[in-house]
Amino acid sequence: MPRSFLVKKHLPYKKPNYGMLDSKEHELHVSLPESPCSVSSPQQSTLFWETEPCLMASTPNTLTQMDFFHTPVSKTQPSQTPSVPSESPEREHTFPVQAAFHPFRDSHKPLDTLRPADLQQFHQMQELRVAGELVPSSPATLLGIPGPSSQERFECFDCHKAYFTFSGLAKHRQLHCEWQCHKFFSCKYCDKEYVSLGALKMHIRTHTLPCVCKLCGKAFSRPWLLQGHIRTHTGEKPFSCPHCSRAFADRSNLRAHLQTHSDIKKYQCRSCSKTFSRISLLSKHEEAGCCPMS
DNA sequence: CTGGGGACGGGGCCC
DNA sequence: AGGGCCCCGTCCCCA
Repeated sequence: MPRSFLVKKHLPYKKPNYGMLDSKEHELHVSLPESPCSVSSPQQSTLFWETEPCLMASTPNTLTQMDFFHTPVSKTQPSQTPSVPSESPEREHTFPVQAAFHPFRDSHKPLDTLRPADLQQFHQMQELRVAGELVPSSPATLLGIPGPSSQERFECFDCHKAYFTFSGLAKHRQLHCEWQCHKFFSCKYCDKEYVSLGALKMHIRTHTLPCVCKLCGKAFSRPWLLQGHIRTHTGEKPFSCPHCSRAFADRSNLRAHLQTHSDIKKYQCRSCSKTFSRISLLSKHEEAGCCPMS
C-alpha cells in the first residue's frame, strides 16, 4: 500500500502501551522513578510528574514500547547505574537522543550489541524526531548540552508543555497529547483515521466506489481511476515512451518503463551493491537473502 | 530469481 | 468543497 501522509499511523512507538502502566514486572527491569519536576521557566511554572524510563544493561530483554533510548547519565560517573533523578536543580542532566544520534553514548550498552528490535526502536525514535514530532525547545537542548539552569527543556509542539528531559516529552506524546491535541476523523467502514475531513471523504470513496464501469461493472473510487480502467477496454495508450515506440495507458507505468532506459538505477543493495530500477525489485532481492543484516 | 508491464490506490496540488 | 490531474507507490502476473 502506498504511504499515506494523512492517515494517522498506528506505529508501535506512538501507540500507548497501557498494559505497561500496570506491569509490576516492568518496574523490576526499568527504572521508573517518579518525581515532581518543576519547570522553572517564567512562562511555564506548571508542575509535571515526570518519569524517566531507562535502558538497563543488565536487562537486555526488557526494552518495550514504553522505553525510550534515553539514559540518565551522570557526567562524573558514567559507568554508574542510572539513578533516581533528584528533585533539586542540580539533578543529573540527561542527554537527549538526538544529541549525537547515538542513544547509548555514555550508557552501559553499546549500540552494536543491541538486539535488532531495540535497534529498530532507536531508528523509529530518530524518525519521530526528524518528522518534527519531538521538538527540543532550544539549540542547546538540541545539541544535548545541559543548560546552565533547569530552564533547558523539551517542549511539546502541540500543547507546549515543557519537560526537563527528552523521555518525559516522549512519554507525554505517547500517552496523552497525541489523542488530546488532535481531532481525528474516523472512517465508519474501517478503523482508519484522518487528520482532515477532506481526506476522510476521499477515503470513504474507496469503500463506496461510486464510479462504475459501464462495460464490465467494476467500480472505482474516483473518476480518473475509472478513466484509466476504461483504457483497458479501449486499448487507448496515450502515454508514449520518447525512447522507444512503446505506449502505455498509465503514466505511472510509463515512468516505470523509462527506468529501463536509464543507465543509472536508483535503488542499490546495501550488501552487494547491485542496483535495481524499482524499489520493489530491491525489496525482493533483499528478502531473498542477500542482505541478512538489513 | 529477476525484470518489466498492467492495473490500480491514495494523498497532494491546483483550479 | 469538489473535480481533475500528478506523483508515488503497491500488487500481481508473466517471460
